[in-house]
Amino acid sequence: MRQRFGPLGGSRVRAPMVIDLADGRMLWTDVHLTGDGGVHDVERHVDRPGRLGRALWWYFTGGSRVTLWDLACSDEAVVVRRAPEPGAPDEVPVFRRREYEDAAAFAARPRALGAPEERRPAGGPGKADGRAAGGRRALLAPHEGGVAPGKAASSPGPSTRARAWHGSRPATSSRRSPGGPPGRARDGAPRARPATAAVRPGLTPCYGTGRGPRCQCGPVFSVTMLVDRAAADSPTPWPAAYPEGYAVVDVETTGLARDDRIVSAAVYQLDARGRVEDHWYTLVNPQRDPGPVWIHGLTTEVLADAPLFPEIAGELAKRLDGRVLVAHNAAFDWSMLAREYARARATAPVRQRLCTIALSKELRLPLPNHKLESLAAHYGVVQQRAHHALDDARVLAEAFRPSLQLAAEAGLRLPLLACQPLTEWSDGPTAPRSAAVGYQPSYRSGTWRPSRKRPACPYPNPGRYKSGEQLIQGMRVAFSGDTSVDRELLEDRAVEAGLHIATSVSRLTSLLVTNDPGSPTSKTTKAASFGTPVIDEAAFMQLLSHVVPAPGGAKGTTAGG
DNA sequence: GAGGGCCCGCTATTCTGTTC
DNA sequence: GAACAGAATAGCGGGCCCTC
Repeated sequence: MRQRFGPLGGSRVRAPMVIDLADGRMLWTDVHLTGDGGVHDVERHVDRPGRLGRALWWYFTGGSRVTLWDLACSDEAVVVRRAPEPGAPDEVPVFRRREYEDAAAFAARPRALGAPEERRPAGGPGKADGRAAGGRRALLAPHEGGVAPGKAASSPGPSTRARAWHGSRPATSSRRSPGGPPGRARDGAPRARPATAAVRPGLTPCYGTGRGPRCQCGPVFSVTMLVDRAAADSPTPWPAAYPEGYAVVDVETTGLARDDRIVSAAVYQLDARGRVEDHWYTLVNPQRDPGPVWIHGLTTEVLADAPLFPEIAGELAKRLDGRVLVAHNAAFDWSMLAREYARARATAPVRQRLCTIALSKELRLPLPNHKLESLAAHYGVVQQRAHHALDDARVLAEAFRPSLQLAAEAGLRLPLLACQPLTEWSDGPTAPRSAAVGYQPSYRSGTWRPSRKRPACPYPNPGRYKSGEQLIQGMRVAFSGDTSVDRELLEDRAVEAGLHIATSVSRLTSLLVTNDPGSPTSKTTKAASFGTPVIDEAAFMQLLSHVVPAPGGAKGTTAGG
């Protein structure tokens, strides 16, 4: 593929690529970076094609179409609110791509006119291109090098640029990506394509030029395009019941137990269709040993100056508010967040969560296992630093988007689970006991935890709970989903009252306790099919205070004995 | 290691068919 | 109808997955 485009001519991008259309994978790309003879100089710019190729790989294999905007925003972007005028003391905000920031997230920042990394005088190369914007808001997306205004004067006409854009994409394709083939929408209609402001008034003109901070060579290329809003609004019918936004979350912790703490957290905010809107990352001082440093790499020294969780709870809450929490094995991340918020005497504004493992199972993805790395590999998403919260969240966000698209196309009901804030919990390991049968050591030497193995219930099963009546000793009770009282505390109280805790639901189960009876878990599904009575946690807590003694007493004993 | 959900294998129970 | 054997079904719980 070779492209030539720009508002004023002269400028150009040549991006040869080898793309496997059947698999939707970009196999190879190179960028012609020099503007002095048309000779590839890969060696000199070896880091640039590699980085660009990696960004394109993520974006392309993630189910999205590679746009010129993605090319342009690969590393740096400049935003001007109006076209620079000669002599005007304008300055332009410069956005630089951050470490671990994907192309889509980076592209979103200058669009949203967020805080730039730098402000630069607007008198450099690019003013001529700026004038071409005709006084409209424009986005400049410079790469290394710039374009001389003189060259820019010999611009090809709009129709030429339109043809160049056509040439950037296959006319027809057998590629099956979640978003459909790159050249056409799923309904067969040609996808909207960017054009210059002169051709497509009403669209936001985006053009690029400039000189990158590391540039050592002469003028190279600039990129011109428009925000392809029509393409962004995919024609795929979208289920009305789907959430309006998602927060892809990953936390690193000091361990897995109830008393373990968060040491870092990352959030990628996605819109209704899974497109990245923003992202955020922070370290957290756990006020204790950092736990498995060999996993997350965060030492006591690194975390010493990090904020405490209560100090970041508000910002994190803003990132989560009104969105469905998405995580890989979401129960883990949510339980850690819920406990941290409970310790901080606050509540996480999360009402629902979505586990990407459950979603993968719903989609029947052909994965060897359900680890994050397998899901990432399935979509061709490259992990840079496994167990770095920001990179894990990015990887998951990239992998979640095509999964969401597949689910939408299939009209799948998303496996959403209700999130219950924690109001009562036990913190800290159980007091040390002797290493008797039933107690097992944790991975940290010196602490002991009680086994969850409980003795058999001494009372026979009196049958199912009847609505409006009381619980009877021996009834088999199963729990499903979040409870505001720590699950283990709840189960302990049930056992003390003479109830039997069942780990699964069968026809003999007396009662299912869940705060989310509509959730698609196996227990609620089985309870529905068996006609098992279902009550919520609050009702159960009330019933628990008046459990009727078993009619015949304990098994193997005489009544009253 | 903890913990919730899920899967699968073992065991118990029920059903069916056969024989007396 | 009783007794038995074999097949079918149901229930339970151990172990696995996945996160740090």
